[in-house]
Amino acid sequence: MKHLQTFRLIEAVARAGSMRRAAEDMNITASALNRRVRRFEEEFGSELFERLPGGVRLNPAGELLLHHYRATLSDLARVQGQVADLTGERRGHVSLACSQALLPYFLPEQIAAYRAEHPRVTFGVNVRDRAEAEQELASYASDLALVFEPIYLVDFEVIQIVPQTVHAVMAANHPLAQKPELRLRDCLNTPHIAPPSRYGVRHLLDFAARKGSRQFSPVIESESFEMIRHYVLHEQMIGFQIPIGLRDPGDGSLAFRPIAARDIPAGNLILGQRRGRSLPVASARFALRVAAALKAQYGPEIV
Amino acid sequence: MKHLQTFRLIEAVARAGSMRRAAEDMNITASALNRRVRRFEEEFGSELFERLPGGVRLNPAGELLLHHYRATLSDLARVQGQVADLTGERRGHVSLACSQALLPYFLPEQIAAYRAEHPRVTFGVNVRDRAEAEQELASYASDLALVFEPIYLVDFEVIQIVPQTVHAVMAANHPLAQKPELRLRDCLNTPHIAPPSRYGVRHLLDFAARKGSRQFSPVIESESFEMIRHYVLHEQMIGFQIPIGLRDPGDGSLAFRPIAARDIPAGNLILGQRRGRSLPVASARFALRVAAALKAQYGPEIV
DNA sequence: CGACCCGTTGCAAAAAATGACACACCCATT
DNA sequence: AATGGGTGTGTCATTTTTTGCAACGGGTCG
Repeated sequence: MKHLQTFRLIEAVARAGSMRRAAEDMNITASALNRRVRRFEEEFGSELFERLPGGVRLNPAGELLLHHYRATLSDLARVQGQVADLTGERRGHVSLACSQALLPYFLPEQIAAYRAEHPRVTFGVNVRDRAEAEQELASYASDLALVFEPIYLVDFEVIQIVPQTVHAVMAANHPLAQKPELRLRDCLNTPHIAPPSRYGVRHLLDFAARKGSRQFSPVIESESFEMIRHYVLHEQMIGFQIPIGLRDPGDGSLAFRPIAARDIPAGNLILGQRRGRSLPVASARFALRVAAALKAQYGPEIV
Repeated sequence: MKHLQTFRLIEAVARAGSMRRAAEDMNITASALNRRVRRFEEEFGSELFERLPGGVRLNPAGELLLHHYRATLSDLARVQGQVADLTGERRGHVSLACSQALLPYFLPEQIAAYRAEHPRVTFGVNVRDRAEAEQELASYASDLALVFEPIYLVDFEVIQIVPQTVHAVMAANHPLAQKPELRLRDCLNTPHIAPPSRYGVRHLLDFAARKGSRQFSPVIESESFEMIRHYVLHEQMIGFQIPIGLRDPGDGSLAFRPIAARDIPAGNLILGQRRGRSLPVASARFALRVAAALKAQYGPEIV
């Protein structure tokens, strides 16, 4: 949308921290960029940047304006979605931030099913930890977030919430695979591999261990759940994951067992959006679908 | 704001129903206007108007876009207000739609008091009946509405609500002025003057009369509460008004008496805004002040 | 001090928007 | 059937706006 060009430039300047660099990014000269910014500031009635030796930085007024721009952009996208809807085109774009556990099975299935119905809808999937995901929503960088055990929950509007019991993941021949359910002490007494503490699963493990005056000390710490899942096949070790990220590979190599709820309470997997925002049509419908799928597969009550 | 010029033009076309007329209104030629509209439609990806012989009319896409424009405009005004706030200027504009009863005493006092603190804030006061007031909010024509007995209440967010008992207004020498409280039948059996049925007071009177199998039939019907208040001094007749619009003139000429609550239940005077909208700073603060004043003067609980 | 990067400004060239006019169309009078 | 007034929309010269280039002044760092 051409009429927002000035805003795009302002955002670029804010991001680059320098007019000349931003000018290069946007493929115009620094003088043209500078004049546009100055002219807008004059019209707007207030400067948007602090001019420092060495560059510029947004001032509070600039922050507010940029926020307005993002909100406008998001609303415009919603309108365009609605218009596409009534011309029957059904195009659109869905962007979401999610935890890693959703990547192997759940999201691919959901997205594929949705795209089978609406082939012209495109997707952007960003993997984020729990804190980042909420940041994404706040800045309108993502329409939806699907995260395990989010932290802040301000400006975060819950669409669907399902419980997820932490499971231990191990090779099928691991001794603990004999038991139908593991106790926390089983896990702590055997070598384990886990993600860093900014992830929800680890957070629950740490918390539970502290409660039992024990300490959770993984031999290997990795951000990648895929790495964890594969590593337990190479060394007698247990990893951790939530059910939505687990499925039997079919070759009998992997086993996973729930950890007793009295040791580690079930965590929450939450689908949410920015509070008070009205989503583009495509995102809203996708959210409905995902919410229904979550409820059907993992909902607290059996239907 | 220059970047919204195209939207302004589109709105003008929608209002005028014709490109040529809109062009004249906006002081440009029809060809220039037409090209801007067409270019925007192309960029937007959809036509905004139905082209009819004899003019144009907004299509659904156009309606949606115009709504986006108004929302954007309102959000921008809010941002400018906040910016003015942090530069300490404290400027702004408050627009409100209200019932007539607020005009003689309540609003002038409130506005004057607010302006004493913030002289650079300007006001727009639009007198509207209950249906129109909500329409004003929906179209962003007013920030606030202060109406007696609003009707629809969809997209209407209540900020403060206070009860108002219908009062009879009459000359001090009217026989009924002897009684401390009037019954509905007293009113129906004496000549009366009242506003048309789209006003809240009349609505309550009609409703109460029907419930008692009587009919409310005013000798004079007038939209102007001021007219009603003055007329009862010239002929032995009773008028109706709510307390917030009544104050003893001091010369002992006028009397007002409540009508028994068992005959006519108290109606609601409601201060509200458009649902989900974040108001400009000045409007939000004024709303707070008005809400507090309403509660203090007419709140259900005595403090 | 000189090299470098910063935002900003004057001026001419390029690009975009505009106004005036013409055209095709529809509809109600004539 | 012709006509006149209304509509939206193209064309093209003209005006306005925006841009790129080069230069300037000021700050930091080696």
